[in-house]
Amino acid sequence: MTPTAHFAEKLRLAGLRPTRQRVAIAALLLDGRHRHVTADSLTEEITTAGLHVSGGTVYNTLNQFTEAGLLRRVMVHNDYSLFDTNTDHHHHFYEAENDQLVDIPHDDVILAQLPAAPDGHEIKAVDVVIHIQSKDS
Amino acid sequence: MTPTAHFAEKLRLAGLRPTRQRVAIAALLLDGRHRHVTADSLTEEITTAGLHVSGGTVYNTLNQFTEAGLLRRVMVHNDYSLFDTNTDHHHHFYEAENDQLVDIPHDDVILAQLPAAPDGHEIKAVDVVIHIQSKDS
DNA sequence: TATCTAGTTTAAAATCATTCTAAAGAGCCT
DNA sequence: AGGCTCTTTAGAATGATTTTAAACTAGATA
Repeated sequence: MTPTAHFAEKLRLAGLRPTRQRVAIAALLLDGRHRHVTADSLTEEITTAGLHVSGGTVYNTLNQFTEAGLLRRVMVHNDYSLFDTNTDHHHHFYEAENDQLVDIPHDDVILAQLPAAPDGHEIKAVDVVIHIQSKDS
Repeated sequence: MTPTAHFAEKLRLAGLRPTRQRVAIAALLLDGRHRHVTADSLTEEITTAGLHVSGGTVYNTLNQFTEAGLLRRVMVHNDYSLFDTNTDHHHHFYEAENDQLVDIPHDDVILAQLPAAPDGHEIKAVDVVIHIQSKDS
């Protein structure tokens, strides 16, 4: 199977029509490498790859991939959106000073007790963000 | 001590000059009631109280209060900033569908194990956000 | 393979929360 | 009261994200 066919299939399984742009972005983001991207950094990658995708489509694709569970949105500030190519259950360190995000393996955090969800609701996800700072600041 | 003097003193202790606007906002937000506000909802409250504070000052004040530890910023989405008048250590339920935020008492979450902060760093805060959804959606 | 249609992409304009600006105003110290 | 610095103000500017309307394309059908 060609790489393109592989990602096209992945998109189909996620319920997304495999357009040229989506396949190109999937090839960049969904190859198994774990990293954090923004609309801006992704656009840069696309350009570096010698391709072009309009700004609107970059945003749309990021949102659609997230909705489809191919990406995960990380919430640590509200200056711009951050996406994680690692959709496994895991947590994050966040250093505000350098806007630095670092993954924490799932098993390194043990939640011994959680409250029950409010009536009529169920828990969808538990996000733990550990805010850190340099010791000398 | 008059209410105004009380809040003026509170601001002074926090290192903020007690201006008319800051005292007015402190009287609205720092009276001990625990709730979540936005720049918009606060502006509404100010108007309802028969006062007027410019938009820029509302934003500045919210940021300064947060910096001073009088408020806490809650990160659950990046549409606009949310502030919590409860600065005690506690966590949150968040229902995206209705943009609903609910406090979780500190003791209802037990973190039995946390990873060590990366070299040269120390932990400043641990935020737990439990994303929930209606059972029938 | 030619055709059709709904879903997509595009560049550009629009939106909207937030920040910045420069001038007017107000704490607060002497 | 005088003066100096910090604040507030209205309005402009910023910047990420969304929307728009027209051009395009994936995929189904004949």
